Amino acid sequence: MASSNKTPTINDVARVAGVSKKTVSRVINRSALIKKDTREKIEAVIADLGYVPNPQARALALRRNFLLGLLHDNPNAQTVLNFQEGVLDAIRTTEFALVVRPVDRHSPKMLDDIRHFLEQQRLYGVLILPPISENDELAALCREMGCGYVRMGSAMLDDEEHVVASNDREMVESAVDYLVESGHRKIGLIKGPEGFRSAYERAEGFMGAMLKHGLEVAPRAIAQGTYRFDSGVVAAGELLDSKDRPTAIFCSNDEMAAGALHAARQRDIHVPRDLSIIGFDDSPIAAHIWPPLTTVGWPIREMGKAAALKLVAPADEAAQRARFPAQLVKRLSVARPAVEN
Amino acid sequence: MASSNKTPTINDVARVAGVSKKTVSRVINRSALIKKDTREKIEAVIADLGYVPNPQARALALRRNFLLGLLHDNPNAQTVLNFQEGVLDAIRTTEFALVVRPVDRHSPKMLDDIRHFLEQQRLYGVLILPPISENDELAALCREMGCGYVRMGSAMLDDEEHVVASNDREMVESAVDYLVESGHRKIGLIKGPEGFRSAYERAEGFMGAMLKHGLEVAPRAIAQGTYRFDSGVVAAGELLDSKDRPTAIFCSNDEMAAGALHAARQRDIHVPRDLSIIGFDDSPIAAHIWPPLTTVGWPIREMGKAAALKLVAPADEAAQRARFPAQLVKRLSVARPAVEN
DNA sequence: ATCCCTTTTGACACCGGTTTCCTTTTTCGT
DNA sequence: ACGAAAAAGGAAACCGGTGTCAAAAGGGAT
Repeated sequence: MASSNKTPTINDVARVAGVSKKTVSRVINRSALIKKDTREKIEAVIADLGYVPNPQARALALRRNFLLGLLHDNPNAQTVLNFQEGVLDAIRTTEFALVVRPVDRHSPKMLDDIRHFLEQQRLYGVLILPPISENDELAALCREMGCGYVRMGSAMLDDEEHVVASNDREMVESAVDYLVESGHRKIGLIKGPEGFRSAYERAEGFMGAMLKHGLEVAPRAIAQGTYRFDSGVVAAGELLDSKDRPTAIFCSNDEMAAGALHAARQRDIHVPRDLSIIGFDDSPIAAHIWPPLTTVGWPIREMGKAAALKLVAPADEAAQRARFPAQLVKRLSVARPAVEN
Repeated sequence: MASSNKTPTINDVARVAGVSKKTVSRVINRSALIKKDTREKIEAVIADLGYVPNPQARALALRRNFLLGLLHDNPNAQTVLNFQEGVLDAIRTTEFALVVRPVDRHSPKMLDDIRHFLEQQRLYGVLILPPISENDELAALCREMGCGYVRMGSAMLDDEEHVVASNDREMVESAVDYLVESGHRKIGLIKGPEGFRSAYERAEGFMGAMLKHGLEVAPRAIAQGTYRFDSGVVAAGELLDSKDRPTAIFCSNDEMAAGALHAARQRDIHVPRDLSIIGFDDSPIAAHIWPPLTTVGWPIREMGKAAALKLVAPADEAAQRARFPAQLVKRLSVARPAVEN
């Protein structure tokens, strides 16, 4: 017959049910203006035919689509993937889908590329992961193009409806508190790269905490890193080779902390006996190196879910949250320092 | 005016250019049947108005869309992300977009979920990552639904047009060759989980290579793992605590190799002096632990690109490739064993 | 200049939904 | 039982593209 081996359309449903397509449309969209009998009859036909509305046709008629975009340029694969999982938690039972788009932060054409992408795909909204989430021009572009957006970040970069943020600064403070409680006084810092908001927040948090405890931070107790493993090796090397070396190092992410561990090992400095290390991110590597790293973890999956809900169901209670406290994850890379100081 | 602040449509272009929309459509689709003058005039108008075709409308009219799906349930985030990058390499300049869909391999409803996803989104094709790429029912589902698909795997699971595969078996052989060349005779194996094709291939490759070299594999030289870090710790523990312990261990992935390193450290067995370890995957952790792991890496990004091209540009030369040789990455976790054996 | 063939262009229906607006049916008060 | 208001359902247009097919324009050959 006409509708035998093709996927059924709304017309097929209408014909079989003996109603107009508009009535079927009402059923699909849960319109209240429909008699219970009619609704049930049509629902039966829908189930029978295995009808699923065509999202492209819906998108065209509604002048909006059901695609969320994920923009990222992330050094940390696990973060991206966890976030994706969170987004899917939010949209799995809806008709939305998630489109991913890795971007090149270093390309001068980045904004043009993204503009073209948004124009072409006409996304319902985009989710932006750090570090490019910190780019205000990008947010402005989204607004200009009428594209919804939510930025993930380590600070409140924007209005609550456009942000899911951790509280990096406070969390670094509590990490430093923990080191101080453990008896450390000479604490070094490996900073993240210039221009990264998270790096800034973490460094500020560190300085603030040290000040709070009345501890001095010598310039030679601060080293610059790039968030990459190798930079951690180098930066920790500087710290460890300086005279009056620190008994603990706070690293602005786990990769660099792993690098610091590496540098310590090269120098036969035992962690945690002779040196305590704290990382940030609670990435998988933190648990898989020896000693397992004490670090600060954020609820990325939850943040992904909330971010998606902010776009697709802003009224939902879970969509109201903009702040997501991180947590200190205590493992084995911190110990009380030798008594000599 | 009519078209002032809304995004322009094909009608706007047609009106401004003074031609019919069909003619504009021809220009967009690079039809040859069009006079050069007309084409240039229309292209100018398109550029002037900043017109971009609406992909939803195109999808509706063409009865196909421009969405590729990525199905995965992957323990290894970096693999997924690298593959995504590869896919984007292939589609970045096209109108295609990539939709991701993490799935739950352990759910009994997995196939139904995927069916619903495919029905709902009507994807042009899907890319399937291991381990679920090994599920033949899933491939059958794709065929049944007329959805293109390409499976990534560690063996030729399907026809060339539906697969991008590494040659795990051969690569494990060459890893074993390398250990034997380095003087090892007692080599242990940590297997991946039952039911994973890659685990099977790697184990087979191992046994084949040992046979080739005339080396015996005692049952107690084989331990079962799950591809997870913890299982590596346990499995390596068994191997190392057995009498007549191996001087080298081949681990079926890097996570377990990191676990094995862990187990060695707990027992004060020095790697690589007293024990050599080889992993598989060349995941980031391999380079970030100490000692850096000798491992087998596969060109995942290239595979992602080829997989995408198989769907969107099957005639492209790069889309013809189905086999992607992996490579032994020599780092520091393998050494000549102490002479005693 | 005419005719025929090829190239270029346009009119109109259609893809599968939604919206607007109008008609029919039902419900209910009196 | 009657009329009015409310509820339910339908016809036709529309969203922004593409396919079909016929018409118009161009180009030689006669």
